Parts: sequence; structure tokens; C-alpha cells
Amino acid sequence: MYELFFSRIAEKIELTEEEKALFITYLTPKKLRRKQYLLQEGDVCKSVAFVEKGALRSYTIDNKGTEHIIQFALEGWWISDMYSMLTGEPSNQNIDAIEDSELVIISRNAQEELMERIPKYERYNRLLLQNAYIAAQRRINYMASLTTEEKYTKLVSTYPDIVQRVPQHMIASYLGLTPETLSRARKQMTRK
Amino acid sequence: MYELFFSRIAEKIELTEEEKALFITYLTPKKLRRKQYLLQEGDVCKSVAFVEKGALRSYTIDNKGTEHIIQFALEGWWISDMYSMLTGEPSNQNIDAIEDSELVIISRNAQEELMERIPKYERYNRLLLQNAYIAAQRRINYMASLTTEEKYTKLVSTYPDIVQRVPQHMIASYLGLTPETLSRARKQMTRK
DNA sequence: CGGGCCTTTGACTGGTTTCAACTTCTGTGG
DNA sequence: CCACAGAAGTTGAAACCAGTCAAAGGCCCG
Repeated sequence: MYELFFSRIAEKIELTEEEKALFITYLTPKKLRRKQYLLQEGDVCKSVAFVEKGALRSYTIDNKGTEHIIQFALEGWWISDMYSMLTGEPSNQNIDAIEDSELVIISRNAQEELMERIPKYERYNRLLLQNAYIAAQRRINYMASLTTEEKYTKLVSTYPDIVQRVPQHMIASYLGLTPETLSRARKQMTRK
Repeated sequence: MYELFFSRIAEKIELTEEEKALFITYLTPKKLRRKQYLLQEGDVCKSVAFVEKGALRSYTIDNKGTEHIIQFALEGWWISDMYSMLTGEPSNQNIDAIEDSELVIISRNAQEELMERIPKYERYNRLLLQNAYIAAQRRINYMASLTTEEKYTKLVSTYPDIVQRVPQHMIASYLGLTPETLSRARKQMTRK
């Protein structure tokens, strides 16, 4: 249990056995069925989730009823609505499972305490956020500068596992396209 | 000197006088003229910059020669190419001054050492990154879900100072629009 | 005062969205 | 295990919005 969780942490910081034991007391496992919500719009987000197994997504729904996918999270990824968690305001996002999933949950308080008691974990989180921020900036850049085909190609090369496991209309949503447009772009590409 | 710098840090962590003194030994002031580069595409980014005064922007240039603004930084903001700094690879971004500016520079090494010696500063950076990441995610969401007019309106309400001080074609670039489209959108809006 | 940059405006083009119909796939219950 | 309903993906046609190209006007800076 928590194998992937600790192996991912070990990539960035070294925990002693005692620290690991302490860590475990703060963790809660959780299983989610496909299509089940982890967070619903209107709820306050009170934890972060690490994906041990499965696949989730976070998304918003605009006033026309269209979903906009903010993030996917496969094995080894973290997911939550940090804004809601930080401010205590109700979330405008939904998070649900794309496949049956197994998660490791850390509550907001647990997160704070862990960082207090194990400063290395604060470092871990800083590094994580740094990577997430860099990736987000890059995504913004791609959204503004790439053509439809290029966006899709870039996604395939960067996250092939996502493209394989996630339904195409969600990929389209993630890329800021309609399902029809993505379908047509893919067709175009196979002609080459 | 460094007034704004330390007052912004004080909003998130408390530094003792000794710590502050130590801090100062790691800081380098730098002035930039309007249009002067802080970082050019192809260079490796070796520091982060805090804006004491003035306004900067970071941007990429795509293969058609079009600029895409990634970020603005006014007084109190940080700016750098974190990816290049982290990896040591040449940057694909440019950073230059929109107005004559005064910066506080912290080199990559200084940054690391400061976080080692003053763990609170690591916390500060985590909090900073958290906010930056949240803002980036929100921007992605807005890019995908808002109309042209809504994007502009949102920017005006969120960062009125940016809209006032930055040329309109840069605002357009930041929003992922052409200058013409933004001009027309603004015209539409004044009719209401 | 002049030149260049920025913004605006117009006409045209092209890519994406929208709406609708049809096909294919999937998972759920009989 | 099959059948069938709903979801997902594909395709077509029409409408629309933003991009492109070109030109004119305005404004700031040297």
C-alpha cells in the first residue's frame, strides 16, 4: 500500500523510516468507481489526492453547459482544487474518476502539519508546484501559438498514456476544441 | 532599497533582522531601460527577478514571427524562465522591460542557498508558486471558456493596472488575440 | 516638425463551431 | 451471452467569428 506514493516522493526527497511511519498516520486511502465524484462544484475542497491507480479529471462547466477540462491525473499525479482548498470558498470545479481508481488522500490540515513536522516535505511540495507551474505556462503558450493539429500532436508526444486511456471528447475539451474539430483534425493527420 | 521586496516577503513569512541582513548579501539590484532585455531566447536563465519598480513581460516568438506574451510583471511581481533555470537548457523565452525598471536579482545558487539557510524562505516560495499555479490554471480555463469580450473584461477587472500601463497590442497578445480583434471588441463594448 | 509605432477600420478569407444525422462502440440488464 | 439503449465518434452543410492583409489616422518621441 502507498507504494507508488512513497516511490514518487523518494524521487525528490529522502524520508527516514520514522518519517515514513509518521507520514502514514496522515494518509487515508480511498477508492473511486468510474464516473464517481471526488469533488463537486459548490463543495469546499478539503484535501489533495494522489492517484495510486486509475485516472481522474478536473473540469468546470460554463454557462452554456460545456465542460472544460482543467487537468487529467493518472497514476503518480496529484489532483485537487487548490484555490478552494486555500481560500475555503466553494469550488467551481468538479473532479471525477475516468476509470475505477485508488487514491491517497491528505487533508488540508494533515498537509500543513506534515510540512511543519517534515520540512523536507515542504520542499517536495515546492518542487511539485514548480513543475506544475512550468507545465501550466507551457500549456498556455501552446494554446495560443499552435494549430489544432499541432496541439493534438504535442499532447500525443507529451502524454501518450493520457491519449490512449481517455475518451476523445475529453481530449478535445482539454485542448479547447469541440469533439468534431478534433475528429476532423485526426482524420486529416492520418492522410499523411 | 529593497523596501517593496521585504514588505512583500513580510506578508507571508516573518524574517528576523539577522535573517534580513543575511538575505541582503544574496541580492543584486539591477536597472533596466525600456525595451532592454533581461533574458533573450537562447540564453540560459540563471536568476529570478523581483520587480521593485517598472514593468516587464516574458514572451515567446513562434515560427511565424508572432509574439505570445506569457506573463507581465509589475511592481511586486516575480519574473524568470523557471524551466530554463531548473534544467539549465537555453530559454525559448524573452524577457524585456516595458518601462524603465528596477529589479532585485537572485541567482539560482543564491536562491538555493537562501532556502537552505532560511527554511521559511522555502515556505515563501511554495506559497508563491501555489498562487502562481492557481492563477495559471484559471487563465487556461478563461482562455477556453470565455468570449473575446469576456476575456478582456476579466483582465480589466483583475489587473486594471496592467491594462492601463501596457500597450494594447501586448494585452491582445496576452489574451491570445490579434490587435485588430481586441480593438474591435473594445469598440463593441463602448457601444453598451 | 517629422518619422515610426500603435490603433483603428474595412474587405476578404478560412478555420472552427454549430446542428443534425448516421455509425460504431460499450456496458448493462434480461 | 445476447440484445439493446445510450454514449462516443464521424461526417456533412451552413453560419460565424477571428485572422489576415492593407491602408489610413493619431499620437508620442526624438
